[in-house]
Amino acid sequence: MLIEEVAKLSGVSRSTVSRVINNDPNVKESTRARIKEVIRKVNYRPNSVARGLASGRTRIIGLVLPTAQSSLFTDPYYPRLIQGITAVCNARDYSVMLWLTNPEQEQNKIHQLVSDSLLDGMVIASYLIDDPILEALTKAGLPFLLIGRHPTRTDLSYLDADNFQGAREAVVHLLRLGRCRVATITGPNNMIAGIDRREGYEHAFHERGMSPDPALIVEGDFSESGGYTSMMRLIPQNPDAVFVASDTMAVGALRALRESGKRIPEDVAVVGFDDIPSAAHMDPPLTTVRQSIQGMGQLAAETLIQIVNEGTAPPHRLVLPTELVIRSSSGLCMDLIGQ
Amino acid sequence: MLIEEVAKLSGVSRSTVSRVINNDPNVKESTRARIKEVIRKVNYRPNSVARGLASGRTRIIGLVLPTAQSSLFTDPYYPRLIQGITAVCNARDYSVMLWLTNPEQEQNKIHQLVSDSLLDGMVIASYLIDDPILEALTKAGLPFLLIGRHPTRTDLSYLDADNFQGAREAVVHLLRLGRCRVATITGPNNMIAGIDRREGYEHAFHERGMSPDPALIVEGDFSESGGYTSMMRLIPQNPDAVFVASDTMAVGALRALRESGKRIPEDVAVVGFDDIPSAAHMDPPLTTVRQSIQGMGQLAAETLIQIVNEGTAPPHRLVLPTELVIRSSSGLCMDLIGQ
DNA sequence: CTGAAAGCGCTTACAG
DNA sequence: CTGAAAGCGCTTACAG
Repeated sequence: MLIEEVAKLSGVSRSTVSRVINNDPNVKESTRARIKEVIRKVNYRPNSVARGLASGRTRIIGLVLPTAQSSLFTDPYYPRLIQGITAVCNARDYSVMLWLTNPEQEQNKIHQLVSDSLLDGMVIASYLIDDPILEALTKAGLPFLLIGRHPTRTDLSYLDADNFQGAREAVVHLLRLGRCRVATITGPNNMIAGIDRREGYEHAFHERGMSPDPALIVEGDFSESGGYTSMMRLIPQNPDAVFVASDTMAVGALRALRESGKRIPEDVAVVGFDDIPSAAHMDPPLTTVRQSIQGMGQLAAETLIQIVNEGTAPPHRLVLPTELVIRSSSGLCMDLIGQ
Repeated sequence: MLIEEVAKLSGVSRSTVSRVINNDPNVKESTRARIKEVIRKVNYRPNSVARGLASGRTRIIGLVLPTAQSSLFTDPYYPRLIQGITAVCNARDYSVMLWLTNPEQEQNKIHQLVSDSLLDGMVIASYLIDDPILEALTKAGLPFLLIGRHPTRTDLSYLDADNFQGAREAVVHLLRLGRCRVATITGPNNMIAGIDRREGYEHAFHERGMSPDPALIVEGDFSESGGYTSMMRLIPQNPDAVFVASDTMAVGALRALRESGKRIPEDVAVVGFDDIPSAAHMDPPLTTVRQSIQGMGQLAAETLIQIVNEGTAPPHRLVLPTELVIRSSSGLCMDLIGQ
């Protein structure tokens, strides 16, 4: 079924049908109603490819995730993010194109992607700070939104959780409980979430006029097995607490602690980050910093769609708050729970 | 940069440039080389929307996943499937459009999707047996491939793991070990993987002239918490083994058993399905039926692309083998390990 | 408020 | 082997 046939059935030109489809206000109400009725009756759907070519807008947004991230397969982070983004996009009649990039092909594939005008905009999640894709996107002039602030480029739009404050609160919590060898398993040092959470950790010490022991800081990779390995490296340093920069890594860290015969929280208190669904069911239930990943995904889609449509000048910057959720892995602490 | 300009720079018509882009053999080699050089030099990328409109093929395939599935967020199944599919698609210059459907919008959204000619084909994963999307797709004439065989519709193409044999072997293993109250936590009864694995379970009994106690069969939903709940319902029936239809549910089942003071495998032997990465790290390491989900994703993409391009007549049917991986959750059994 | 016409950037018979 | 021309199915100034 073509727009031409709908026009014929409605007794108008295809221009007018097009106007109705695109909600152009310049159509007489009775005409609009008649055309809408015909469209409904014949179940007409405009060809989105033709619309894309004619209008220059495809109503498709790209979502780029890094395959390199080993956590891609173990962390519920990604499914939730995707869920948030697609929910909003579907509601607004946008489609989501998924790109898992791996470093080798990135150069080539991404350039192509960006310049073949298939996309109206992109969301870039879990990018590395020096990722070449940022350069390519900037050059291409395609609207895009980062999930995770960029540390140096002030011209880019982003959406982020307040990783610094979230981490800081987690570590303040541990220090207040009287832990004095608080270790951390960080995220990757080339991801902003890794850096910001580490700095929040350090800041919590500085506030009390202390400095963390460098031997208590170990880099992780946001994966479960990475959490295990890092915890194993940390145990000889005798930490009495550990702030793990993601719940998925905390799963591995708990496993390492159990295997080493450590009691949690008596010997080592543990705090994670994310509040993934299983956090409440871990053994023991995990104290963690909650962020709404699905909410981030939704807001990312809304913001990008707004940028695409209204062309509001970048940069856009949004930082979402986090919340410390206290469970038993950090030790009982009634007065804090009561807060 | 337009094809017209490339043509001018190459001293040919845009028809010839188009032929080179599309690998049409009817171009003189020297001409082809010259044009390719120009394309490279000016970094020309054809507009994929225009190509889509002109050729009738968009090189986009859709991947539909059910949001309804509560396991969507807890099961590494989906990321791996996506990874397999996108890897092949990227390599072949196809893009992947992701659709998380939820039942309400499905009717509307999917019809639109299917009929707006944005897609060359679709992969439908984790569908429900009576899913209305199947009807819509069939009517629309869009090529599609199911992940998971359909029990009654013999006209549809699918790719599946050998769920029946995998489950059968798992249960035979438990029965051979001398377990006599072997329970099962099944998948949803409206998903073919749930049904086939349950039938494999039952068949293992029938082979030995036995029948399973109906009280030992509990339906699960492929989620971690579903595994927990189902195991809690099973424990009063005093099973001495349980075949859990997915590793993710097995995580919940193990938790339930631990909380109930059951020793694994002494009191209750456990076998899962999937062999997700964490299976080897569970406490105790999980005996499970391995399937290559990523491999399924790859083969799905390859098969669909082949169908789209070569128009080979459906139905296409592919069943991939599974492999029993014996670890300690089912009890030590040297002679079987040696097999 | 509406229509005729041009145009979006390609592909592909058709003719030579 | 190559080019001129028609066409893919829409949108959108432009004119009225």
